[in-house]
Amino acid sequence: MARSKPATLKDVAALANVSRATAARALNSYGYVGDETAQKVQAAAGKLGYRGNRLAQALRSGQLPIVGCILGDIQNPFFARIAHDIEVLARECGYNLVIGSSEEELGQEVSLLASLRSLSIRGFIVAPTSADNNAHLQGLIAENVPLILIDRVAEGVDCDSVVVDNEGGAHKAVEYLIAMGHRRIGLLQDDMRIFTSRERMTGYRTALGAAGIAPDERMIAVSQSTVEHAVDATIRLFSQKTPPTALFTVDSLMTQGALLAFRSMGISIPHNVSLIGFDDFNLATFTDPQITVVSQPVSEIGRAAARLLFDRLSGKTDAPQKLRFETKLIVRGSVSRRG
Amino acid sequence: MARSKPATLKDVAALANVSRATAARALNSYGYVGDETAQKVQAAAGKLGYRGNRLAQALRSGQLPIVGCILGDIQNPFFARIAHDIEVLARECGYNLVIGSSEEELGQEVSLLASLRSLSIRGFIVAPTSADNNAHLQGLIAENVPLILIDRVAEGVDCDSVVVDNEGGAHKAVEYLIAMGHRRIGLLQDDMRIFTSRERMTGYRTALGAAGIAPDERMIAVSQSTVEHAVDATIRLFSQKTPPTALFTVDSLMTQGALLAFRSMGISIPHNVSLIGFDDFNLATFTDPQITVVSQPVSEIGRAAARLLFDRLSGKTDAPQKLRFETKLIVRGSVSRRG
DNA sequence: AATGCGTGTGAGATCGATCTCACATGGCCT
DNA sequence: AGGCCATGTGAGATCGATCTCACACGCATT
Repeated sequence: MARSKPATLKDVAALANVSRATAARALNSYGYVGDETAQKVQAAAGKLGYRGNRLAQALRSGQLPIVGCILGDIQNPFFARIAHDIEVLARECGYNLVIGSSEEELGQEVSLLASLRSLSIRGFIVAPTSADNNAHLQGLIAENVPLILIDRVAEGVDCDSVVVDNEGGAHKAVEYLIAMGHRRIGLLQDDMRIFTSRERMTGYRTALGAAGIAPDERMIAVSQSTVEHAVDATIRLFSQKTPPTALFTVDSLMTQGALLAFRSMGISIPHNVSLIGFDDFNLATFTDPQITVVSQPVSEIGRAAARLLFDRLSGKTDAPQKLRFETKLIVRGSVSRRG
Repeated sequence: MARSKPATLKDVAALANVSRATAARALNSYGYVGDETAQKVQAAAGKLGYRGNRLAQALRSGQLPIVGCILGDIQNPFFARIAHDIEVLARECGYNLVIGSSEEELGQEVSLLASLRSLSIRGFIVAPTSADNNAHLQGLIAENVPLILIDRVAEGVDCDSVVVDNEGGAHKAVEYLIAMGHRRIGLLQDDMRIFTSRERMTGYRTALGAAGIAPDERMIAVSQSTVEHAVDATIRLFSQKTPPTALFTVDSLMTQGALLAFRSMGISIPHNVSLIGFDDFNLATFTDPQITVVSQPVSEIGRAAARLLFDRLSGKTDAPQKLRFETKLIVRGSVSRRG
């Protein structure tokens, strides 16, 4: 029973005894079509299970109803949530979603983008790996391809973006640690190419500065954003003669790494060390004590980005919107008063 | 400087003073082309930044180098991991990945599949929502579109699949609980339409049967696979006059829900209740005590599925392969001896 | 001289849907 | 009767890449 090839408009037209043009008119309801003819065409289409070839339509119109989404890593629950929300909205708008992981490699991001562009994809949502190096993104803007940046912005790329108040969040966290009597506050951070990493670092520095605490490079560890790397970095940080008394981690994977490292080193929270992580995560309330975090409105980000994108796709041409959501310090039990 | 339209083959041909046919030959290196001509064409293509329109190529060849992936929910870390692994392999093979969430709704799955099919997508990896209702999948097979089922198989759909030993895993878990002296063993399970849910339920039943324990419907709670629903279901289950002394949960989101429910009810693990979850998850080793789980080789599943798919895409036509990975009981501290 | 082959190139068809244009009707008005 | 509009339909062009076919040239063979 299997039709080896899906039915084409030509098949429908033939079955209905009309021309392709008429069939198209009947199916897409535009122009003049006789009632009776329209009926015939509809019937024929139904009988053949005609679906239309989106590829051909896309070639003709120059636009494929697919949006591209390039994120750091779908395994990070933060990005997974965002991807999910984007997909839901895309589906509602009749679009599909192509997802690519940059793995935080600029080269990967560039080639992925090139590959998706050659598909005539209509719009992109990107979490750029690099804050500086972004000719490829500027290229999109120059050719008027809708682009929304999320989680991070990129210098010289003038387009819609959705980020959170990283600096403020980090500032609040460190400020809180200082208020609790900590002076040697460690920072476990991500690669400095990454926008969020920079901003969170800035918040850390300004909070220290405001309290008159001199920055100390020995308090800062850099690691890739994976649990494993974070474990190593934490161990290094806390193997010093005078280790930090508190630690601020810049994302949830790193927070997990820190937790594992502390356990393996026999360091107990909050007695031996205090901990605040950026980005709330499922695990944070399951540990004992629960982890104090800076939370960001994850459920808003993807939806906001998708909405911005679909506004652009439907022709909006306002000045780029730069959304920035607030972050919130959620105090739980991982910070203790000191001295 | 922005070229508003990307360069086409015609542009390249014009600049190189040759016909489109010759330009195509030079760029794709087939047929006869003069050395000098080839050079000219390459140069022209370089100067124009010619990329080729994958849409047009796809229309011509009938095949778009994109694979479609329909999963339950990317937010579930299990699926996120799989999606990630598939994307990596796809990229290596020059494919992109379209992701859709079925949200465990058959209707959603069907319409998503239809929408992707009209893109002439070359192959699909699907975690089918329903074990029975799968005319849409049979349709793919009938039209020879490569399809790989993961995590779940579907009746009457004869194609490659990658699943784990759900029944065996569940059996081992429940057997262990019985060996530890438990007789009233609760089951927190997913919708019965779902293949894994059925198999895990079967393992639960056979283990009880082998120990001569009569099945008791009051020990079984059904919930959707979200943390919130699982909380409610657990509370219901443990609000009975004679609640279970142990609980087996069929996936990691439900295990999390159970943990939250127990906490809110003041039920302590493993003293008041023992717990085993199916699917290992990041949280499991962070709780106190750590959670005993049945683990599945998550990192294998996506890769295996992708490999099977690309084998099919490169023309392999063997009999369908049905891969089934082993599951393993990882004993931690959430089960106590009873009686 | 006639045939053949190896090499190189271009014209045009094709994939499927859509859109413009031209061409039919028929009815209505002046 | 002549003209005009509203309605309905089809032929053909278009999107961009690729592939088949035909053709042309030069050199070698009979």
